[in-house]
Amino acid sequence: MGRGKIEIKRIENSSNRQVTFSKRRNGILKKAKEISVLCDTEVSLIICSSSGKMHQYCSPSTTLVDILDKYHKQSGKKLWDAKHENLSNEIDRIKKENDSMQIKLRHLKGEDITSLNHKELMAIEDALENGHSSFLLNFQGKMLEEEHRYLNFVLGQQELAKQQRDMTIESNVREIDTNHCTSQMSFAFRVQPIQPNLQKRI
Amino acid sequence: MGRGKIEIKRIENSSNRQVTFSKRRNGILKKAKEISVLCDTEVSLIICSSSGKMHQYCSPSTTLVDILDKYHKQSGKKLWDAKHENLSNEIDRIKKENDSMQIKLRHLKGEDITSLNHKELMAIEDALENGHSSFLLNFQGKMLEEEHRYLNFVLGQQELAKQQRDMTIESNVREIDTNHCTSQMSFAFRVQPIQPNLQKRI
DNA sequence: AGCTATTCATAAAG
DNA sequence: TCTTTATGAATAGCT
Repeated sequence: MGRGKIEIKRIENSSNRQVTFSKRRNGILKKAKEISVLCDTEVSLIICSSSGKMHQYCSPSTTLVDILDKYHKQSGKKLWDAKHENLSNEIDRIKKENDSMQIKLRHLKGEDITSLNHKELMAIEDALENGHSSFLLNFQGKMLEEEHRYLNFVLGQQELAKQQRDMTIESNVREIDTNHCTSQMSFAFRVQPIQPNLQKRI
Repeated sequence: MGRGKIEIKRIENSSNRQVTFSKRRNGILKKAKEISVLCDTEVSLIICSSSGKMHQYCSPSTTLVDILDKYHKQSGKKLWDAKHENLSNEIDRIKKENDSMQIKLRHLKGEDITSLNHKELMAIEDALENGHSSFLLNFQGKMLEEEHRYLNFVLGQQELAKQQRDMTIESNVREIDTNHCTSQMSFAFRVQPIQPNLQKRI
């Protein structure tokens, strides 16, 4: 069609190619619109020129995503699914993990155990008891730590008070600050002998 | 082009529409191939017929995914990213849920509790104790049920044995089967008075 | 599914 | 680039 027949192969003359591209691009876009209207079909057309510009037609009443989605379902081909599928798989995996944890939690609450066998029941009982012992142990440790910190603080206060008394008395001595620092730093060591006795308090 | 000009609007006659679709579809696919060859461009064309079939052309030397990817980058528009993003969000949501459950489970195991405050610690202690009581209660119920079933079975066996004895003795009586059935059906009721005593055994 | 009169698209030129 | 124009291609209506 035109002033002569042409062979369908790459047009080597770049400006001719550009002109033909422009004309044919308009032509095909028009055709795409026409078929979508005439035949009530969904059409998606994407054309990338070699210079990098992109031209797109998508029939009204739909979106490119919809068409791609349909295409995807119909053809069963993977499109962007490499990414997509990975995400879906991850979701499935996490959901399973989630469910199993939910079940464990319910079991530890003593719920939903009627369908379990003896071994499973014993496992839960053990878990509850271990959890409790462990909890108490850690709790104890925590309390000890806190008490330790508190005692350190109290001793520190006492030390400070004492030093301030000393300072008032020997206010002419220059190296007070140095003393003060050293004594503060050694609180942790001084308090340690008290620890073993604290265990009885929990 | 054709035996008369046509208006570009939906062809109401369905078979005409189908024929036109078929012809124009071939035409546009041919055009797509031609422009991609002549002008050395990447073209993607997807056509969905109203009957649901799909037809696609994608220039060689590339794939639909590539073109979509390019389109996506060029246009800056979200295509499948909407879905993609939804999936990602869901993953995030589930992961958070997951983490929080993991933490709860660890706490119930008595782990990682050092950073908790007093109130939180008490909550865990309560959960453990409630879980245990609840567990014992349900466990007890389950055991009772099983024992109940077992006793029913034993009584059933006894009843059966007794009846078979009766049957041997009064083998001339015709209505044995009827007796047998009624007595089997009443096992559940007969056994009930025993239940309250079972509670002491757990 | 083929045919053909007709309209359309477009290659080449201006 | 835009317009013109001659020509081949596409296709509407028919069979």
